[in-house]
Amino acid sequence: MTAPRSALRADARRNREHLIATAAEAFASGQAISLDGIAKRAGVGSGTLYRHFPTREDLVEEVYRDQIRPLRDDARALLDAEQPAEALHAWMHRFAEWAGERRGICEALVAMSASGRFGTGPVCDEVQQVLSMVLEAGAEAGELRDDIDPVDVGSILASVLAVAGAPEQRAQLDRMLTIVVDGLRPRC
Amino acid sequence: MTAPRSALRADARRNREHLIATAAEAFASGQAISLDGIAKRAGVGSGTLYRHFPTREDLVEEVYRDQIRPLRDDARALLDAEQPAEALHAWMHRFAEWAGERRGICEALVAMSASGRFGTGPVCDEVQQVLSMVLEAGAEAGELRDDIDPVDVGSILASVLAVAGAPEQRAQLDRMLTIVVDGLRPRC
DNA sequence: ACACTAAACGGAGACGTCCCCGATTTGCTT
DNA sequence: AAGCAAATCGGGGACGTCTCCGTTTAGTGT
Repeated sequence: MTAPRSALRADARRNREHLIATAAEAFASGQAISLDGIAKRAGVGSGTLYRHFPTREDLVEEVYRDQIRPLRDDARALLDAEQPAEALHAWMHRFAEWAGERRGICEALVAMSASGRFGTGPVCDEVQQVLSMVLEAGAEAGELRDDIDPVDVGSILASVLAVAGAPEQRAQLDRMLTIVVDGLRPRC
Repeated sequence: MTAPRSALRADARRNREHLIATAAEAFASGQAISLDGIAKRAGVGSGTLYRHFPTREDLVEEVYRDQIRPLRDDARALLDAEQPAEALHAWMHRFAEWAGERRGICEALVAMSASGRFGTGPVCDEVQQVLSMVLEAGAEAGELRDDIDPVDVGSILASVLAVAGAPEQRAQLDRMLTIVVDGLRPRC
């Protein structure tokens, strides 16, 4: 009955998932690791890796696809507990912390922004949706402008993190995020 | 009498300057060019290049050391002609244009910010000084906050340019810079 | 069960970046 | 003019990215 089979052959799917798992482990270890190294660890050729994930960002996004889910719940909780602008600020900090523990994610977001692909890919997309939600709440409350593109905010967030994402730059990052959030408020 | 020797041997100085000139030419051509390629073009070994400029940023900063001077005059002119906040916004656009024509400068500024060296090196330093001047004028006029660290603003500027510095992203960059400048105004 | 085809694999290799080292050259100093 | 320390030369090598193409394999029809 020609089942509704997946577009991927079984071995391809297996390799793909094994690559993601291996990459997740490698990234989590904190060590810098080459893509070829990940392929080797996963026991596949580098050609296989690049066929599944043409760019480094594609792989990174897949690795963190599941891990980012909780951040959306965080956003909802923050919106319930605080004023929207403050919730946005707090969520950005959460995201900074989340990203700080995950090698490569900021660089990937920056690369996607720079090539106009922000919002493509699981992580980007989630971030964009969260920002949309919070910005909208802020606009309704009159605390944030209503003419802001979430993509712009996401791009700024990613770029600022790329520059000051290290734990020892927390204070600087805090000041920079304050500037950004204040810039989203309506002019008086 | 152990003469007041220059720190550099004459041939070393010559090579250094020749490398800068060659790099300036190569960068100006718009082509992507490898550091090894620059060394080859300059007719020196790559070892010589790396001895003079341990990192790519060191070379980039030297190449643009003279070219950035006019931007300071621009800042003064803008301050004379407009309100400080508007002058800041306009100057950032000038800088974006300036940087857009010069390969590698944004990446270098980002790298220096990320490693806490913003303000080191000729270009960084000039940017920081200009920002100081404009921020101070804005604070006096009451148009900008008086508690802003120029390094933070420079870092944001560099990071935003790294993400949206391409000519075809002008519109997005414009929106992002507006957010940043607005974030520097006092809360009402 | 078997053969066939398209999909997927794998790893060698081209290319670029950057570092390093030992032999050689340069140009001060006397 | 000779000695000597500083600096150069230039290529080899380690590492990373990414592509190409001959070979293998899964899944289909018979």
